[in-house]
Amino acid sequence: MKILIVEDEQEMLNNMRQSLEQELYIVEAASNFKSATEKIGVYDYDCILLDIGLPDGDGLELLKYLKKQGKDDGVIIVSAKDSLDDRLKGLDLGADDYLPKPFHMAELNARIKAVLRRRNFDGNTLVEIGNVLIDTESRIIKIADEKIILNRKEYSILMYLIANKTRLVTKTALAEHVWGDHIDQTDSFDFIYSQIKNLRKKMDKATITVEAVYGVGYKLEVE
Amino acid sequence: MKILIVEDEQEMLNNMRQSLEQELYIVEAASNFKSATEKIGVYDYDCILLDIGLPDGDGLELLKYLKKQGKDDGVIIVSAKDSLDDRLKGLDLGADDYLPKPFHMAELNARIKAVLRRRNFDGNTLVEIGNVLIDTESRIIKIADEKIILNRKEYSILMYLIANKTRLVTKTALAEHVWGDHIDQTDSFDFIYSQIKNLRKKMDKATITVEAVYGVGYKLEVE
DNA sequence: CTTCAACGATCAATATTTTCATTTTCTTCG
DNA sequence: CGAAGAAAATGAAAATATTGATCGTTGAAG
Repeated sequence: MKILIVEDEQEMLNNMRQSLEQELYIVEAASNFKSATEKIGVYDYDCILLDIGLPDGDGLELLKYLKKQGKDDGVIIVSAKDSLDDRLKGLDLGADDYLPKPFHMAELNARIKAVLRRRNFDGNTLVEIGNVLIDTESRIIKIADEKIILNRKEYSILMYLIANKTRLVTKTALAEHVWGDHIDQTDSFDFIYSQIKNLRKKMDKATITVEAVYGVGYKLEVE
Repeated sequence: MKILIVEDEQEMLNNMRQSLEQELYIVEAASNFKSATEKIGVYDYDCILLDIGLPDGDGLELLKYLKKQGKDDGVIIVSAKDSLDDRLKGLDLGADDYLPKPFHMAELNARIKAVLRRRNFDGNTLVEIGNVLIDTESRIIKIADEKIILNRKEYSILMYLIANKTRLVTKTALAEHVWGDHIDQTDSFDFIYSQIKNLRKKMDKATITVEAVYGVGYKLEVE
């Protein structure tokens, strides 16, 4: 999960970054309008946290730009101004949520989760990718109409790869997300290889495949 | 929830134990200074009921020892002497409450509850996590607005996991905390598995799940 | 006092997850 | 291109976890 923080106050930025990295998001930051536009132009983010009051431009302009480009990154407006008017303007321009400062990090996390959930799974429990259909409620997976059963780890890996769709997932990120933060960095990644092998075997009829990226991690390939 | 009674009068001890076990606490006891120090050194308690007048040492010394060790168990001083001076001394040394003898068991229960609440859940009688709502007063659990009933062990396990939220709980710690000090290290953990299974079944509609960490223990997963 | 249901422990059969030894694949560099 | 070394894949074994069945206890209801 990749998040862009657009925020000019350094301290605020650091707080947010730290909190989000704790939650295992990949965090990038832009501290002004120009840098934000560049990043957005080049990368896709799952969620953009957008401060309205930037030194060199209006955050709302960025939002307009996003939509004009047809990007559909999630956007949460973070603003010191909490006038109803601003709020409405932001949501009108297609923001997903509006969070007035000051706020608790827990609140931010909750909003982000909500946005990610809405976007990744359209609010419903069915996820379809290639010929793979997943009911996230019952954890039932169908490949070409045939039901297959994944165990906990396999399911968790698959969902993480899907959440990051075409993006590259490092082995460290995968380990942290699926196994937790107690894993030893000096460990070998044998346990990942093993699970990936089983997952692949169960998914051999699928049009999506788990591809290794040598020296880095894995990546979902569609078709 | 685990409570240590430090008390030398056998009858008093039995009364307290019975009353507390009725309230579904895990109760352990020490009848002298030495035994109390040992227990405190080895285990963590949610609350310690400390009699001041011990045959082989001053209860207040125990309190000092606790603080020096950096332990933050809750402490309620139970004493026959009700001089203002003693009371102040005790609270000064970091006790959470002071209960003069004689007292009604109901009074003791109320004080314990207050201490536990203050320490574990910031004074809130309601604990909310994911779609799970717990009234620690009545031990009623609601999952997605549906009432469910947990028995003693299940409740105890859940609360311990929640108290440790995202942190990892080893099986030994869990056993020690929920079952008390009579567990044998050479034992299998079958009795834990059994309870975890039941707890999971009752919580299958919850957005929080109990995840096993291979070879170590369990961990609460939110969402 | 008896009966019955819930509780909690134990055991055995399965299933999952990790580990290990080995083989294969990939990248680099001469 | 071809060899060497690093990374990844594989198969099988070992370790651990899950589950369902069973059974003695306990406590509540009648």
